[in-house]
Amino acid sequence: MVTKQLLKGLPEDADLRRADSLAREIFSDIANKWALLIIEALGERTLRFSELRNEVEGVSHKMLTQNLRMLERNGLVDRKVHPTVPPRVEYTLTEPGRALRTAVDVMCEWTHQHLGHIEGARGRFEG
Amino acid sequence: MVTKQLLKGLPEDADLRRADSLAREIFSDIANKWALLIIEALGERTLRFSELRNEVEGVSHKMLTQNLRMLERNGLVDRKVHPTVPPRVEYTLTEPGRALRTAVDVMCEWTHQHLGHIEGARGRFEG
DNA sequence: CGGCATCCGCATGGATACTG
DNA sequence: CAGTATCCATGCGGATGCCG
Repeated sequence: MVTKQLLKGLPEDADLRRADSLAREIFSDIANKWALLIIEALGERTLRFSELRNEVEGVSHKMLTQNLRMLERNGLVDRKVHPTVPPRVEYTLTEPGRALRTAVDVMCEWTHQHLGHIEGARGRFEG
Repeated sequence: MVTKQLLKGLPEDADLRRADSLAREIFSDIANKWALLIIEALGERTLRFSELRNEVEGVSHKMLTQNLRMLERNGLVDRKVHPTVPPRVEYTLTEPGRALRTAVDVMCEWTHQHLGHIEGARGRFEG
C-alpha cells in the first residue's frame, strides 16, 4: 500500500504527521477538475494565458488565474513573463508537472473507454 | 492525443458532441477530492459505510453518502445491502472502478514522491 | 494581454435531527 | 447502522472594472 499515510492519516511521529498533512493539502489542490484539465491541456506544449483559456473549455478568467497560481506555487508549471507590450505570459509544465500528466492521461483515457459502461449503469440506476 | 474531444470540445457531428458532453460530465464527477479518496480507500477491499467513514479522513456523513451514490450511479462501485438489523451495507469497486484506481494510485504515488520538490517550490514562490 | 480587486448569487458542504 | 431531510454558513466561482 503506497499511500497508507495519505489515506489513514494516523502517523505516529511529528515528522510523518507533517508530511502527511502536506500530502493531503497537495492532493486536495490537484484533485480538482480545473487543475487536472489545465495540466492535460498544457501537455508538452508551452501556451499563453489566452491560448490556455481557449483550450480549457468553459474555464473562467478567474478560475484559470487562480489555478495557474496554485500550480506555479506547487512547482507544477513554469510561468515566463515577456516584458513586451502587450504583455505575453507563457506557461509550461515542469518535470514534476509532466510526471503528473501521465496520471491525468490515464484518467482521460479511462473516461473514454468506459463511456458505454457508464451510460448503461446510469440507465440501470433509474434516472 | 488521446483526449482531443474531451479537451477541445469541438466535435462536428451530433453523436460526437453527445459523447464528449458525457465525457466532460463524468470527468467532472470523478475529478474531485472525495471521489478519488473513496476509490483509493476501497482498493481491492469491501468496506461498510462506517468503515469507509473511518478510512477516508475528514469526510462528512453527507459527502460520503453523496459521493457513493454518484459512484454507484456511474457504475464504479457496487452497493450491497444486507437486510439485517442493524442494517449492513457494503461497498466494493466494480471492474471499471478498479481500473480507475490505478490512475488514482499514480496520483498518490506522485504526491509522495514530490513532497520535497513542492516544499522547495513553495519556499521559492514566497509564502 | 494578463492580473488583481470587488461584488454578490448560489451551490457546496457541515451540523443536526428523524426514520427504518 | 445507514439513509434522508432540513437548516444555514461560507466560500466558490462568475461578472465586471481598472491597472501595468
